[in-house]
Amino acid sequence: MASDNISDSPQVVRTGKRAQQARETREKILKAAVKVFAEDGFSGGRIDRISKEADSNDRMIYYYFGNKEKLFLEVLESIYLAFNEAERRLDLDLSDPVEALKGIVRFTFAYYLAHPEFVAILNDENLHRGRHSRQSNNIQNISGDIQSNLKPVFEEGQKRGLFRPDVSVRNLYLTISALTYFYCSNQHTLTIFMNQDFKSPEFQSQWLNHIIDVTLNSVMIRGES
Amino acid sequence: MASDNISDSPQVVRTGKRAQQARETREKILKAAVKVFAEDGFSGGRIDRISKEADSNDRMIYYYFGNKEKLFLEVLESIYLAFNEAERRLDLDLSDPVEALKGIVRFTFAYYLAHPEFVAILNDENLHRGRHSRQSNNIQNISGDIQSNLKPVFEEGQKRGLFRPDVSVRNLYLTISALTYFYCSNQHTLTIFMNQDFKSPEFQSQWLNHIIDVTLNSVMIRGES
Amino acid sequence: MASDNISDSPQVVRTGKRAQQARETREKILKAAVKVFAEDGFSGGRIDRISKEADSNDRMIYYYFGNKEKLFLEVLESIYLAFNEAERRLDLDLSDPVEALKGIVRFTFAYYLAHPEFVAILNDENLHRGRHSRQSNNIQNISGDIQSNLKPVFEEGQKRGLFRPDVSVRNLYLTISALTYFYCSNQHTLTIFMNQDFKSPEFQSQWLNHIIDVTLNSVMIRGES
Amino acid sequence: MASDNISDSPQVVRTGKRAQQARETREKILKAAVKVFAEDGFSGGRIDRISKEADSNDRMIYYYFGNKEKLFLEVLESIYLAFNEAERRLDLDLSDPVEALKGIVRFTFAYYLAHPEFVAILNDENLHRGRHSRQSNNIQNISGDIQSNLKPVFEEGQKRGLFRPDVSVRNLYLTISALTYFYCSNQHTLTIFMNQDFKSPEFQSQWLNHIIDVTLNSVMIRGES
DNA sequence: TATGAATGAGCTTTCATTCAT
DNA sequence: TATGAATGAAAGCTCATTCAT
Repeated sequence: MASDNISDSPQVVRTGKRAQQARETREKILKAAVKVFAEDGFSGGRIDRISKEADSNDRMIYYYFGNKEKLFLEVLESIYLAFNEAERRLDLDLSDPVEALKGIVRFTFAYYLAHPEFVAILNDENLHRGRHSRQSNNIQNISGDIQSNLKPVFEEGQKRGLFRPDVSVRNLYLTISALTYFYCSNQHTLTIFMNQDFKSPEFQSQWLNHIIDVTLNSVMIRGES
Repeated sequence: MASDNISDSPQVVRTGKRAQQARETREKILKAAVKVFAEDGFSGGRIDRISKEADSNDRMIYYYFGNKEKLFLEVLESIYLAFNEAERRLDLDLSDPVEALKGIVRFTFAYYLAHPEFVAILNDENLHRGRHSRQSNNIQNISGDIQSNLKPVFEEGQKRGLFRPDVSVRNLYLTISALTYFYCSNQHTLTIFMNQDFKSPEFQSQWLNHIIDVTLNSVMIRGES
Repeated sequence: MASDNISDSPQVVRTGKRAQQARETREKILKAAVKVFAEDGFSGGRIDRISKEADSNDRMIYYYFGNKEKLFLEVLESIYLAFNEAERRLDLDLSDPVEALKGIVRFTFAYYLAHPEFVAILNDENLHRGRHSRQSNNIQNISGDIQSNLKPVFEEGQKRGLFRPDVSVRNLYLTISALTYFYCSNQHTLTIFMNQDFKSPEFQSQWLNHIIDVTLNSVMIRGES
Repeated sequence: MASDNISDSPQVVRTGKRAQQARETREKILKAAVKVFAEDGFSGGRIDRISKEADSNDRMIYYYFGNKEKLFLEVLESIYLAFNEAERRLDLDLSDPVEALKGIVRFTFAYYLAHPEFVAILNDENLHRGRHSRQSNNIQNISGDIQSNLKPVFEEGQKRGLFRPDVSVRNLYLTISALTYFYCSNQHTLTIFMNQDFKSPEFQSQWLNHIIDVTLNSVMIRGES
């Protein structure tokens, strides 16, 4: 009992409160950084805009993250992690590989549409030739199993004689990624050059139908579908 | 004669020479700007790095281009133009639509591979939500006929009953773009996350085969190919 | 007995322990501050380097010393005090004034060599025109009797007709100080400019011999030595 | 004639004017830097105080000197150079070595008194363990012949049997330096601790007499003076 | 007593840009 | 046409210091 009191002692509680607040501050900064870096890239993203957006001050960014580069690294980690978690939440029915595959395409496209910051930051990271990702061991671990959703589905489909045995999971993965990602990443220039509103739900949905069709046609055994 | 000489006077000659030199200086700066903006983006690209790279000096950039923004605009124009010109040089045999379509895929992929600066700058422009492209009338004109190669080929194939009538040129265009562009634009993060060297000729060529397959499967009428 | 125990109660004991710990923390900080200020000067010395060097944290410095300025003041006091104490430990034989004088030269030189932090901090204090020393009454008291060792020795030598009556203790004191201090305080630039290693024991010992010679020659009555 | 005009052409003249102004700006900054670094040291010296003192702006310091460190290096070089030049202007009469030696002591003391910035900056450089001087080849060249004034005088005196053959020029040089430099470099703490105004002309002059006496006694052959 | 969290002012440095010739 | 010199604004970052528990 007494020991209970001690474990609930003001000191511990106090520490808890402060630590909680601190975690929140850190989180607010990280969130603001995601937003700002997504909008302006690493070079264009301003420390003081981030701190203002986070209702904090410049100094805290250095307190929690060291410098701009390290902050960007954590931003990268956090968006990869969020993507992974979303993927993990995808519940696929392996008993219907075709439908499951469609589900993956739908999910991927929806995720990119809903997370322009993911696309923007990934683009910026590629502009810098993956410089930050290469630095971080965390990042390489985070995305270790990039094909973990697709692989069982595709292999199950192959086993059942639905999907072509001569297509690799890797190429299928890249195909789906390309068809979904490109639409989002290049929407602004495409909107201008094709005079077509890539943000309109109608256009998005017809594109989704198209890429599901493309994807299936690329793996289905002829005469099966 | 003497008066002829005068009309060919040093001044005029000099002007001619100078104009030539001027054009060269301008060209050198533009080329350097393409390089620097491709490497560091608009925000990260430094005026003085460009002028050094061009063996010129900062002041000349302002003399010829006004400011950084306008310089970037010209850079955009120049890379779009170069792409268009390359496309125009493509000589397609309409009498064999399937082969012609393959040729377009090959060309597009090869162009992106050979012109990382095109991909990088387009990415950066998308990061900035097409801000610069939207400003320039030139740019919109340049890329007015973005599907000019593909359209006749595809329509010829449809006419001949080779290609599906329910696929739009637009979607086909986007499909090819996505499959070729994504490989290049995201190669750095993909290289890290998939532990696969996207620069290796072998991997590139197997990907090319794959996307030709995907493209054809997406348009060919079943049982025809 | 029991009450005795109470007066020796945990609280008191704890206080005693804590007070002891507190004194130790304070001492560790002071020691670290001496080191850091000696290496980087007042302006260059960083609070957080001091706290890290002391295995403590910034806040403690403010708790114990108020601010950077006051900490520096205590540092000054502590090094003056240490010098004074070392001087006081010098046991001179007044019956042999010449030997005693030599002893003072030896001691002074040895002290500066062994205490580069003393020299460095004194230099820094002079850079700031004695700003801190002037503020502190303590400091002026500490070094009230700066010539307390030298005076009796020199006066004894004068009384015995060994030392010139026309030389002042003050000038003799400054002479010894100059000859010993300068060697240490300027050793780094001298090492560079004279291409001579001022840290080498041989060079130090020949210099000691030289300055003993110079000192004696400056006070001995001609024909006496 | 025509060619004369060309060499006097506006272009050259114009360039000349601007270049002249530029040199002046640079010089003003350097002078201001000497002052500020002398007063506050390297760490304490503020870039913006220097630029204000120079009636210029921060940016120009970076334009002309690169960064604070390099500016300090040039400051060091400039004060060493000034000292060397002053030394070179000293016209010594070798036919009277004793008087010449006195002249050197007088000059050295007078120089340090007149140039507190030299003493202060040298002190600061020693605080940083000669870090900057070691970096610069220029500096090592500048002060290559640090004993060039003293050497001929002393050797002439030795040749004539006036000066002791067992004293090295090097030690004599250090002796004079120590006796003159210390007075200046440590005047602020000494003024406080000895309760003696080291700035007063009387005290300075009695010290000069004393150190001339000390110096001569350290080299004169007994019975000669 | 001790310590993480927070802060504002100010530091060095860089940037795009303009001036003057 | 070309170029060194100059500039103000703002960038990233560090500093000594204080708050809150």
